[in-house]
Amino acid sequence: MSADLGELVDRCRAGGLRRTKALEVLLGTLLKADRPVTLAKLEKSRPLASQCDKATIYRLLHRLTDAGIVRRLGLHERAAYFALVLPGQHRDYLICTECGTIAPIDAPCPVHELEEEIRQDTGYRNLYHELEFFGTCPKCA
Amino acid sequence: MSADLGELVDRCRAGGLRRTKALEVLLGTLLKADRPVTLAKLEKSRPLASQCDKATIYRLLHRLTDAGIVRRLGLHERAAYFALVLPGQHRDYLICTECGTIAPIDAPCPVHELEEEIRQDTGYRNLYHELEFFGTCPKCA
DNA sequence: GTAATTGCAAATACTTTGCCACGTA
DNA sequence: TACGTGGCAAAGTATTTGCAATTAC
Repeated sequence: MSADLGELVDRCRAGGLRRTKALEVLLGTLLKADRPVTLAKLEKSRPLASQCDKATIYRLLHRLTDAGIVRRLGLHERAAYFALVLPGQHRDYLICTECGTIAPIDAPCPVHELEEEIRQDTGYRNLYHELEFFGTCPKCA
Repeated sequence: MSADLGELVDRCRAGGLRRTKALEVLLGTLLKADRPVTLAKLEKSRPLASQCDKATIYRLLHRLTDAGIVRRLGLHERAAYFALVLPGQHRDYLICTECGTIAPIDAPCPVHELEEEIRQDTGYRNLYHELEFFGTCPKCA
C-alpha cells in the first residue's frame, strides 16, 4: 500500500499538483478507506482532520478529479435524482459527463445473475441495483 | 400511458396516499420524463410548476419513495461521494439502504461487454460505468 | 368531522468562493 | 522569486421543516 501511495503521488505530480502534506494525507486516507467517502467523512477522519481545513480537502478532491485520480460518484448535478419504479421494468442509464444529458438504455441488463449471487452470499434483503454509464456524448466531443 | 397513470395512482392509494391534483400531475410528469429528474427540474416543468409549491413536490417525492413508487438514485446521503480511480481496478459496491454502509464487491464486473456495445453504438467517448447494489443488510433486517 | 396535504417562509446542511498568508519548485 | 496551495470565514445553493389554511375521505 505504501507503494500505491508513492505511485499516486507520482500521478499527481504528473497531473501538475504539488506535493504537499495535505495531498499525501488525503491520498492515504482515500487509499485506506477503499470505498467512496464523503467530504464530511474526510473532515472527521484522522489524521486528515488535524492536518488541514475542509476547504483544502474540497479543493484537493476537485484537483484530483480533474487529474483523473479521483472520481465523483453518481449523477453529477448537485441535486438529488428521482425516478419512477415501474413493476417489471428495470432501466439503466447513459449519462454525458459534459452536458448532463441522461438517456435510458434499451439493452437488457446483464447484472441479474450477479445480483442473485449477492443475494445468496450476503443475505441482503430487498436487493436492487443501479447501473449507469458515463462518457462524453458525440455532441460534446 | 394514461393506463399507466391510473395504475400508478392506484398504487399510491394502496400505499396510503390521498388522490390530489398535485400527486396526479407529479406522477404524470415523472412518467413523461421517463428518466431520473431532479427536484429543481420538476419545479420548473409545466404543468407541475403552476400546480404546486416545491415543498409539496419535495414531500410527495418522499412519500412516493417510502411507498416504493419512486426511487431516489445514488448513494443516499446528502453529500457527494469521492473514490480513488486505480488503474486496472474497477469496483462495484454493495450499499445498505438502512445504515448506509458501503462495501466493495469482489466479484468480476459483468458489464464490460455491454459497455463495449454502447461505446460502438452511441459513439460516446471516455466511457466508464458505475454499478451499485442496494438492499437491507443482515444487521438491519 | 378528522386527518392528511398544501403553501409560504424560515431554517439547515452541504458546497463553493474570496482573500491573504504560506510553502513548493 | 513566482505561483500553486492552505486556512479562515463568508456566501451560495439545495434541502428540509413549522405552522396555519385547505382538502380528501
